Amino acid sequence: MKFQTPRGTRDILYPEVEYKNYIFEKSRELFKIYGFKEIVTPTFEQTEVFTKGIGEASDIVSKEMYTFKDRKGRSLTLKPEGTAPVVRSFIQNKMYGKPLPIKLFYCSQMFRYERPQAGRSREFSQVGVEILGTIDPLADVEVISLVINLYKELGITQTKLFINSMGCRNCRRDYLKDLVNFLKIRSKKLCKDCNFRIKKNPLRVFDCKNENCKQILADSPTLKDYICSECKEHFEKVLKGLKSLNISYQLNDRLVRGFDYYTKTVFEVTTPELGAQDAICGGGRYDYLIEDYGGPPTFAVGVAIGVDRTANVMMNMSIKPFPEKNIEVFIITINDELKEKASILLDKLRGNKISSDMDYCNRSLKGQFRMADRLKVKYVLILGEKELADNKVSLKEMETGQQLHINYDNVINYMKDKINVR
RNA sequence: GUGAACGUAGCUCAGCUGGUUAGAGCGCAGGAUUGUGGCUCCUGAGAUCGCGGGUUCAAAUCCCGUCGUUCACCCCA
Repeated sequence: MKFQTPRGTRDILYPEVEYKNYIFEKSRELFKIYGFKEIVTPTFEQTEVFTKGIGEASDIVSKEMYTFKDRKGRSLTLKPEGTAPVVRSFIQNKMYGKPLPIKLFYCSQMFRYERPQAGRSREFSQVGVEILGTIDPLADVEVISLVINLYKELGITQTKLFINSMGCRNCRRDYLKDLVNFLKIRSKKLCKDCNFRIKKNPLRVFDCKNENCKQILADSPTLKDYICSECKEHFEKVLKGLKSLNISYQLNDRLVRGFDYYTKTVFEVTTPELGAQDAICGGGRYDYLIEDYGGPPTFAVGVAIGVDRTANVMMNMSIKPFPEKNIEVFIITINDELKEKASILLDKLRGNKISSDMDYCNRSLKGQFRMADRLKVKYVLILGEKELADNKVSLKEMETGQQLHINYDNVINYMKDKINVR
């Protein structure tokens, strides 16, 4: 019987895991500088936490969730995104009673039952931030500048920021009415998918890749023209704020994000380093979500950053995360009887924070040296009968090939000096 | 959920239109150097040819199914 990871999941091995850790570390660091506090929400939630906010009609809820029943028959779902759980927690823990805004960040695995593809798997990591309790456009600006700065910090500079305003419920109501009328008149010319979208979620027609549909949609009413004065003013302030921080952006009034909870500002950052799945983060404002979840009316804005995709960008760009750390000392024994002695010495070295290792595969002397070479160690300690008879060990410096005897009792201090000097 | 390509040693691949014991390079282990790595040379280990079924005298090769991978669509990080 051979086991393997379930479809769309994988083992993250060294050195890729180092990229992930690096991104987590840098994100945490930066988020804290911006005044965010970490929150860890459960891996699974009551299914309604997601269905209500993301939208029953959305792709994620309708076909991409890992939903299961527990032994008491409760419907639970592995989290497909981070915002809904944070909102649930905000309300459950009555954070609205604290001085606002509340600034939270998370680093977590997400799960979506999707067809795997480059840059998309069924389990993936996201880091994200949420600012709850303010409608200030500068909060939107902060979130966006935060991700831009994070990418800069990680060495990713070739990014493109797309931004749009989805308006509030008032302006969207009028717009949707006119858009649906526009689409219905042309429904015969539109593709099957688009006709389905008209009923399901008309805004989704703008995602259509069909050239014919694209052409028809070029003349469609745009949300931009329906935006109420309040939303318009808000959006302009966001753009102004971005400009003042020298963040370049591209307006894209076709940008519609996949969660129904978004209002006003929505944005997405893409990179030319990836394939078809080129968005490395996405976010926006969700001013009704908290209220809809039974909390007090609270405005909020947030972003989610794809860690795996970001790691891929770094790898494609040959950006190194942490400097490579090799073992410092490798212990070699002339014969197997000395292995136990080596193990004692090894324990002492490690006790003194000197990273070290030895062979456990009964390799020949030559094999042990090859091993040491492969591990790129600087020093090899050789335990041999000749040396030990005089209470000594041999120390070989691998780069130069130079070898000398040192007192067994002195080994630790000698090695400590050697390594600290470097 | 839709479409396409692919699945042969640890890795990268060869194996033409079915025909004996399935190969190479790299890697791994040992040796040449009876106590010394990186170069070279020699030797060796390692493959139920993804899995199941079918066609055939004969299947890694053809057919069907299945699982998986990859890429794209949908959608999204």
